[in-house]
Amino acid sequence: MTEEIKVLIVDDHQLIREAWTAILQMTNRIKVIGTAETAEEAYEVCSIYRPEVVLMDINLKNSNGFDATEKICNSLPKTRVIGLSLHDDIALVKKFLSKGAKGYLSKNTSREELVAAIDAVMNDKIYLAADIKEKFINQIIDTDKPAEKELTNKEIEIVTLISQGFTSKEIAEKIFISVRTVETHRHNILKKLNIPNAALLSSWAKDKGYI
Amino acid sequence: MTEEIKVLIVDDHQLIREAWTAILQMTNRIKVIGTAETAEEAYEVCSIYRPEVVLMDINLKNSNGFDATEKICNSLPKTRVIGLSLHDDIALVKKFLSKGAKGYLSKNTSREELVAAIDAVMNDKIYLAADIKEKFINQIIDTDKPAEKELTNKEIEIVTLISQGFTSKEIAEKIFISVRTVETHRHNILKKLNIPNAALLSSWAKDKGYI
DNA sequence: AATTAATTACGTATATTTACTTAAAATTTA
DNA sequence: TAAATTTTAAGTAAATATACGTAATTAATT
Repeated sequence: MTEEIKVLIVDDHQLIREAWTAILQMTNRIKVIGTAETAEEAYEVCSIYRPEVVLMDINLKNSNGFDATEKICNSLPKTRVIGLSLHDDIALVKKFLSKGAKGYLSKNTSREELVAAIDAVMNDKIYLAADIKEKFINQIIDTDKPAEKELTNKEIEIVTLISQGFTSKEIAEKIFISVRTVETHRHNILKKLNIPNAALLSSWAKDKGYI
Repeated sequence: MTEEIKVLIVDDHQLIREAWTAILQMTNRIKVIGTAETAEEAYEVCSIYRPEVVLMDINLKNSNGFDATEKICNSLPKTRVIGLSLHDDIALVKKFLSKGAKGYLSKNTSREELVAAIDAVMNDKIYLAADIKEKFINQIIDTDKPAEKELTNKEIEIVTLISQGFTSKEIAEKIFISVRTVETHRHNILKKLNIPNAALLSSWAKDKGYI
């Protein structure tokens, strides 16, 4: 008999951690060696127990799934991280994969697909959920629709602050740049995304998981 | 041996439906008789298979968990609906219970608590998750902090439209009232909630599940 | 070294939001 | 029916946001 695949589950909701564990344990080739609530905890558990696969929720409340993924993939290259998120935004997926993740699943995937993803990354393949793959392809095909313009780091920083209710003046003071510069960024952001105002921008940022 | 408790699971994510099912099946007193993706589907399944307990995610994308709960509780009073949500906002919980729900759980609850909740409602008790109970109590104790002022229906309607990026003028045209009235509502909303602007209001509304 | 992209910043003009007050009409509740 | 609440609306002012154009400096990339 082959060795069991050691999996770590990272999510900030207890019920979800238990649920993921339950459905993975149904496959007896897979062994859930533990769970973690935060990105930091995930990294610590990884460095001690060396799981082969990490199932990581991107939308962690008090910590950053991206940074943790990067850290794990860099220092423990044998660990395959699979992202799991409610947000199926392509830009987010790309960012996550660029951090070294080996797979990405939406919460529309089935149990079978979850197991298939684990098997795939164990064979050193990249696994993307069917619906996300489709989005990637659509983006390539739709040459009419210009690829959704991506925000720069500074722009993302400012979007976050706008969504938190700070005015341009407050943002300027906070990050030590001119009010006029903040206004320029603000204008460029709205233009890039074709969004009319800060209120909708705020909703957009929430949907995309930027905040 | 006693009869199995028949449970219906309602959530718009396949992986979550399978996961809930898996952890409930671990208790052999409980039988998951089916799952539903939308509120409408939930009602239909209820009227045919008459589950004793319905586990309903409040944040359904394309349908309204509140309306479905009301409909189920009114026409099938023997069915106990338990709400399950990432949002642990008291106002939402109250609203949900007022529709006839018998329980409310946050996603921080454990598997044991989930089973305990089902047992409780089967004995015609109301079950609230520990952390939500605590919030209720805190709200009563904190007489200094005035209870978070609740928005009226019109105000909620306008918050939703603001969050969707409509200007006061556009909202006025859309719902056939004066621009000045919309501005009044806008001002009252921000004052009630002590929120400085539409951008943060938008984030707030998302968090509270109003949109 | 040269090109491109990102960040910085200002000018000018208009539109919209936010603050605070007052108050009548409609609706709900006691 | 009386009282309270909600919805409606307007006046006045200041603050902020949005629209576009221009452009220098810095950082990244080829």
